[in-house]
Amino acid sequence: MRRDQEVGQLMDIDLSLKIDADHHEQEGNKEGDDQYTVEKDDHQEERVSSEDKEEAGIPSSTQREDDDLSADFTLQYNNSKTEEKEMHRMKEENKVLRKVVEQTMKDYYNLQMKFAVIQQNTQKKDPHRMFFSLRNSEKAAIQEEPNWAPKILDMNNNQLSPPSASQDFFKESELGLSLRLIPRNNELSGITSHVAIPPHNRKARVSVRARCQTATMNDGCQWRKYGQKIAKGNPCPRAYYRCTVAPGCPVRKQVQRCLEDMSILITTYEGTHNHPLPVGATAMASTASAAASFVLLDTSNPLSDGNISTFTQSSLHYPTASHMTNPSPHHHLSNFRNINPNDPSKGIVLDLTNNNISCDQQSFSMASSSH
DNA sequence: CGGCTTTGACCGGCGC
DNA sequence: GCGCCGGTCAAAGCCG
Repeated sequence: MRRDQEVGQLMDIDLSLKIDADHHEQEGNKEGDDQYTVEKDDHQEERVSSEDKEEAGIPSSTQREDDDLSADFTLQYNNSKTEEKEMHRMKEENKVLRKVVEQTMKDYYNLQMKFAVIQQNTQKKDPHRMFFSLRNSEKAAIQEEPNWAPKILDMNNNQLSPPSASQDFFKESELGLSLRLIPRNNELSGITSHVAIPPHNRKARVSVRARCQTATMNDGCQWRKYGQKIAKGNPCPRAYYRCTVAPGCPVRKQVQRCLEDMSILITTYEGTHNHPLPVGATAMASTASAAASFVLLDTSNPLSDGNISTFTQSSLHYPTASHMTNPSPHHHLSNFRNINPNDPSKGIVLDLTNNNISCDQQSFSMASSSH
């Protein structure tokens, strides 16, 4: 029992050290190993002392006492063996836990890095766009980190190479939910999301691309079709829907097949619901809101309203709701105004297949919408 | 009969 | 000013 407590303490120490700093890990291991060795030495010492007794010719009281003593020593020896095994098992468990924590830390740092890269790249390309950005404190931390510059360059070359996490970053996360870069040509296997966060008095807009055989995605809301047009540049007709869940709800959506891939359905949502979302839509919305919750609006941007709730409620509700009931796991979100939704070469890919969220390096881009 | 889809007409923004 | 284009309206038809 006491030994179990000691082991528990060791594991706690190891984990906390791992979180605080990597270079403490070896010390923690060393400490654990030392403890392990000491205990083994104690057992050996015990055995040696009993053998010494026999070699020293200490007279045994009776044969039965010898048998009892022998059995006692055997029991103690077996107990120590069991404890050694238990110790070993816990050490292995500790290693696994350390790996999980390490992976989490790597993912966190990579996310920070990626969004810093995204912000820098997109601001250079189009100064009129707003982009997701890290909080000011996080940006400051990134700017203070000298290794950020080369990371950004590597990102531009599609070669993410932070000091220690780059390769693991591309692997599937053991935690199930991870962000990883995927090649552009795989983009259609995921969700591309461009979320428009309009300034005041403008409607939020977001579009979703999804592999879908049906005419429209089932996104948990009720829609009424009020028009259809053939837009220039795409022979596929564009359908216009209005939300009918509640009277007077201003939300509308446009549905159109992607020109490059007819199996992809592009759904663009606009406006904010004036009613609670249906159960299915709400549950799914929370999933994607969580996926995007690590980004915040840059309040220093004059085009931003600085209100995170605008982002989560008016923008992500709709694409996420669609994930709930759509049989296809592949969705794309793209900004409708500033980015051609038919262009699959742009945008973040959130791949919800296999419980992973993946994104390509093109970023969540938030553009001011003219509506 | 109510709700929904279809479809041609209409309107406003934008570029030339 | 004119034409193009995207978006919306509304009448007609369909369907359960």
